[in-house]
Amino acid sequence: MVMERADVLPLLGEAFREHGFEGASLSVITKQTGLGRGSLYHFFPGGKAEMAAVVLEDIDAWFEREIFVPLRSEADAQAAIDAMWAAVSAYFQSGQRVCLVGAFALSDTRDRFASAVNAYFERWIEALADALGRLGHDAERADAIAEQVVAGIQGAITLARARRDAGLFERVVAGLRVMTEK
Amino acid sequence: MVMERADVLPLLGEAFREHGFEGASLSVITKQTGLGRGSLYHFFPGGKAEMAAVVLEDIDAWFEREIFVPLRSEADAQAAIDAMWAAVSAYFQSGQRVCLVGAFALSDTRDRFASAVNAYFERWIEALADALGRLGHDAERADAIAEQVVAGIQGAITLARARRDAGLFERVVAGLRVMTEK
DNA sequence: CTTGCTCTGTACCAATCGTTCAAGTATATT
DNA sequence: AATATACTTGAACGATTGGTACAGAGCAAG
Repeated sequence: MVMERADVLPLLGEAFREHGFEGASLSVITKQTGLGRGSLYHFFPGGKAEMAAVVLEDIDAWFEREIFVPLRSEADAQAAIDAMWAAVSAYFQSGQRVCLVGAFALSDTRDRFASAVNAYFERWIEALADALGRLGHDAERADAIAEQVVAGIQGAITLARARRDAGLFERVVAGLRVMTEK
Repeated sequence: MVMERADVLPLLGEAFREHGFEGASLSVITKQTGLGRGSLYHFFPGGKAEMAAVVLEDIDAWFEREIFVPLRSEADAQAAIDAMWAAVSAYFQSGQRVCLVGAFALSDTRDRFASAVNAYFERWIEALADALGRLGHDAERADAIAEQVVAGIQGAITLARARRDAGLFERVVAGLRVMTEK
């Protein structure tokens, strides 16, 4: 079986999610990906920093394609928002799976990937505000709700992990969801 | 000047906040505290793990004394809630300062300090729900709001740090605050 | 079979990791 | 002043870190 760079990204992502950038040592990464050091440095000559950067790009591209684009351009804004909620619950596995971007934001790893981290949240908020605007909210209110909601999702992940309580995630998300209904 | 163990805790806390548990190496800690390795191991024979545990206890005690107790027992529930919001903005410096407990929750450091991490959020939510109950909300609604609010605070910190935007923190917190007013 | 290329395991590097400790200086008690 | 205790220092330990070098495995094309 031929291993491509793209195949490793999800495994790399999980390693960084579980251990953070510092905590994900190369021996952890080799174990989690099943690839030796030689293969890893063949695919990512830039080392750990490149691995994390490419993983961030990959995550960003997924959200852009699956969530942000529909939020911005789907004719039925409410349908796009509903799809967002479904994708969020599935992607973060009811808060049992960490948001890598959010986790990076809280450590000093943020400084290494500042622009990627900022852009991810900036575009999420803007795309959601766009959809909320098409739903009938005035621009100012749409921005406020979007910030509130995206922040709430991150907080729900933090709390659900802290308390190991997937139900908590779903309850908080349900509360946020009513803010995005006309 | 005599250095006591209690004097080191705030400095230790900042080191862990900025770098995380893994990232806060002994050389970082010695630099940040001004104490040599010997002194650190004199105060904390258990090493880094004990340092972090004691810092968590210290933070927990501060929240218990300054926020949770008033929320539970202050006669004027609304005044206790108002005081919480003031304390939150000051303590987290409008989101420029990370919540150490939340940051630990997102990495695998959580497993090391699982009970402390869980207890901190559990008691925050319960104390806030108690105050909301005395404000007139029924128990179920009070629990829901408390979860929403505590999650929202954590999310506001994440987003404010990700986007380096203190205003974002204050806007999100203002939105949460209206949920805690009668 | 030969050539050329991508991929991989092993050994190795200097640097840093958390921890220990003997020796030292302060401070308190008598 | 003498003694005991509290604190500090900095060197050194073995283990592990991220990263490099490189020879060979696997495979396709000629």
